Amino acid sequence: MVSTESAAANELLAVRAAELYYEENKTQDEIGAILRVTRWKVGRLLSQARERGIIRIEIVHPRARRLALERELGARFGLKDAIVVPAPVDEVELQARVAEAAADYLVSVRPVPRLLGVSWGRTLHQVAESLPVGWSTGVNVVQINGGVSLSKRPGTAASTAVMIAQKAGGQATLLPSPAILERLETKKAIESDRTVGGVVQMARGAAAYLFSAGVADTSSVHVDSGYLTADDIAELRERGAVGDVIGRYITADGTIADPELDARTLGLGLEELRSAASSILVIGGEAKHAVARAIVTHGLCSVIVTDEHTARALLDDLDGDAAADASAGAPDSGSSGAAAPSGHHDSPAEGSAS
Amino acid sequence: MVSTESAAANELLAVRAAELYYEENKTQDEIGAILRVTRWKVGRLLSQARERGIIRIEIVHPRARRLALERELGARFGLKDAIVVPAPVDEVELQARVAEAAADYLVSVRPVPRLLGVSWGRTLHQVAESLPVGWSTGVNVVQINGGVSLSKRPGTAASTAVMIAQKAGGQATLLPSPAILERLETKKAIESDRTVGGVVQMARGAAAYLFSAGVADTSSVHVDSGYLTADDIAELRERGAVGDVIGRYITADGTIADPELDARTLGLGLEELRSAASSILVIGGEAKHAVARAIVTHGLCSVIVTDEHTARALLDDLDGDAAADASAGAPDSGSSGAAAPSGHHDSPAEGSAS
DNA sequence: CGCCTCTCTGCTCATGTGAGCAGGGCCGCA
DNA sequence: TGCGGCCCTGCTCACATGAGCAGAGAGGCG
Repeated sequence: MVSTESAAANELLAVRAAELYYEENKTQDEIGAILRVTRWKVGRLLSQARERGIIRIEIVHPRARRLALERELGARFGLKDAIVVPAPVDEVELQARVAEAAADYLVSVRPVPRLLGVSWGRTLHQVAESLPVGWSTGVNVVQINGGVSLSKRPGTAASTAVMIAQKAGGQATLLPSPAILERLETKKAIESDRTVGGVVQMARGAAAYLFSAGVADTSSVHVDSGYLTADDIAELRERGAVGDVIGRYITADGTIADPELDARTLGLGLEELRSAASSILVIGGEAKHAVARAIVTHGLCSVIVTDEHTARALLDDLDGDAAADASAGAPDSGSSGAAAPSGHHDSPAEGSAS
Repeated sequence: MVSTESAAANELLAVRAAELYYEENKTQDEIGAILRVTRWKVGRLLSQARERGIIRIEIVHPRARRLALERELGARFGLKDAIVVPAPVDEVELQARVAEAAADYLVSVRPVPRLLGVSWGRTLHQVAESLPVGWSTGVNVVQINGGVSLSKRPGTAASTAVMIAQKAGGQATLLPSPAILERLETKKAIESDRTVGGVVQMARGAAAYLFSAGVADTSSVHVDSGYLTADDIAELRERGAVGDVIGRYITADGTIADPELDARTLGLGLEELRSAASSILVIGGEAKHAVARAIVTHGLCSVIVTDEHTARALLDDLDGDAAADASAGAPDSGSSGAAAPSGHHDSPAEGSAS
C-alpha cells in the first residue's frame, strides 16, 4: 500500500518534472528546487517519464522518417538500406512523400552509380519529378524494361528515364520495345535486334536499379497502356499473382506467376534484380502491401523506400508468417500449373491498337 | 534563390538531426559525424527545429498541466495562481480532471489555511472526493453559502464540507439555512439567528475560500434543489445573468443580476470573496466559459483551477476584449437599472415549496 | 570596384547532465 | 531481535551541451 502510494506520488512528480523541463525549459537543478528533490532525482524522474511514455516526442515534418522501422526492416529482411516515411492520411500525399524520399535517397547514395537502371510507372515518374536539377553529375540512365511508346500521356516510360538522366546531366538510354510482346517469336526477334539487345545488355551492367512495383489489378499501368486486359489480370490473379516487378508478375512466394506471359515480357529478369548490388524498390500504399511483401521476403530488392504503414505490415508477424507459410507451399503448384494454359494473349494487343 | 535553397536544405538537416537526437538517442557529436556538419551546427539545427515547431514534445498524462496557459492567465488577470489541466474530449472526464487538480492544489497550498470556506455543488463535491484522506492536518471548514438540506441526494451541500474537513482531520461548520429564502424578512430573521449569523461571521474569517460557479440555466443545482424555477432562470437570463457564484447570480460585467433576489440569498457576499486573500475558483467545461469570464475579469477569484479550453477562451482576445469593453460600459447601467424593478420573486418561492 | 554590414561558421569555456558507486533505510525471514 | 538482501538516495566524475565571441564569406550600396 505504501509502495503504491509512493509510486503514484513519484509518477506525479515525474509529470511535474517533465512539464518544467520540456515546457518551461528549466534545468534539472531548478526543478529540484521547485519540487524539493535533488537534481539527481529529477534526472531519474525524467528517465522514468520517458521510459513510461509520459513524454511523447514527435517530429512533425513532411520529410521526417521512421528510423526505428528502417532499422527493423533492414535487420529482418537483410536489406542494405531502408527508408520509411510517416504516412499522411491522404493516399496521394503518401505517394508524393515516398517518391520524395526515394529522390532524397538517390541523391545521397554513395558511391554514385555511374549507370542507373530504371523501370517506369507512376511511382517512378514521381521520383523523377522529385529529383532536383543537378542531383548528381554524369549519371547515365538505362531503362530496364520495355514500354516506351504505348501510353501517350506524358510522364510515363521514356520521359521518366530521360528526366532522371537530364537532371543529373547524363544520358538516357531507352529500351525501344513494348513491355510485353503478343507472341513469343516477336519478343525473341526484337530482343535479338542489336538496338534492343544492346540496351538490355547495358542494363545488366548498371550499378544500381531503381524500380517500383504494380498491383495485379485493373488499375495497373499495364492495363492502362494496353499490354494486358482485365481478363489477363483476372487470369494472373487466379494464378496467385500479387503484382508486377519491372513488368514481371509474381506470386506471394516470389516466383513468376505465368511463365508463358513472362517469356513474352521484355527486359531485365528477376534474377538480375536479385543479384544486383543495389536494387532500390520504391513502393507505398495499402494496395501494394502484398507485392511489397513478395519482393522483400524473396530478396528481390536490397533497398526499400516506403511508408510506415507498409513497413509495419511487412514487419507484422501475423501476416508475415502467414504469407511466408503460404509461399512455402505454393511454388510447386504455381510453376507446374503456369506452363499448361497459354496463347491467350491476343486481346491485350488489340486493346492497345484501338 | 540560393538562400531559399539552403534554407530548405537546413530544414531537412534539422529534421534528420532531430530524428537522430530524439528518436535514436545519439549525441550531437555523432549526429555531426553522420550529417557531416560540426556538432555546434547540430546544436543550432536542433534549436531551430524546436523553435520552428518541427519537434513536438507532449506530456501525455491525466495529471499533466498547461503551465504556459497558467502563466498567461495569472498575468492577464492578476491572479495569485492558476491551474490549467489538458482537456480530454469527454466532458465528464474533464470535470473529474479539474476537480482532481483542485484537490492537488489544495493539498499543496502554503501556508495551510487554518479555516477554509467552501461553497457546494457538483464540482466542489468532486473536489472533496478527490482529496486524499489526511490531505492536511487540522484544517477546519466552514460553509460559506446556504443550502444544506433541500437536496436529498448524497454528495451535496453538507457532505461536501464535512468530507473536506474529515479528510483533513478538522471540524466542519455548516450553514444551516436554505441558499435562497422566499421572503426577505425570513432571510433577515434567519440571518440574525446566532447559529446562522455566527457561521457567516466565522466564514468571513476564513483564510481561503474554495468555490465553484453555476450556469444560469435549468441544469443549475438551484433548480434541482428547488430554490429557483425555470421561470426564475429565464428572468435572470433576461437580466443578463451568466451564472451564480456562491449562490449569487451575476452578469457578464460582474455585478449582481437581480439585487432583490440577491438580498434573499444567504451567505458570504461577492465583496468578501473579492477582498479575500485566497479565493479559489474551480470551474471547467464549455458551458461555464461565460461565468468563468465574469468571475476572473472582475477579480472575484485570486486562484483559478480550470481546463485548457476554458483557459484559452478566457485569454482569447476577441471574446476577452469584447467582454471587457462590455463590462467597462455596463456597471453603471447594471447597478442603476437593477435597483428599479423588484418584488417579482414570489414565484421562485412557490416553486421551491411545491 | 571597394567598402560595409550582416549572417553564418567554428571555436573556448562554463554549465548541465547521465553513468556508476557507496551508504542507509526498509523489508522479509529466522 | 538480528541478519541478509533489496531498493532508493545522494554523491563523484566524465561527458555532452549551450552561451558567447572572433573571423570569414556573401550581398548591398555608394
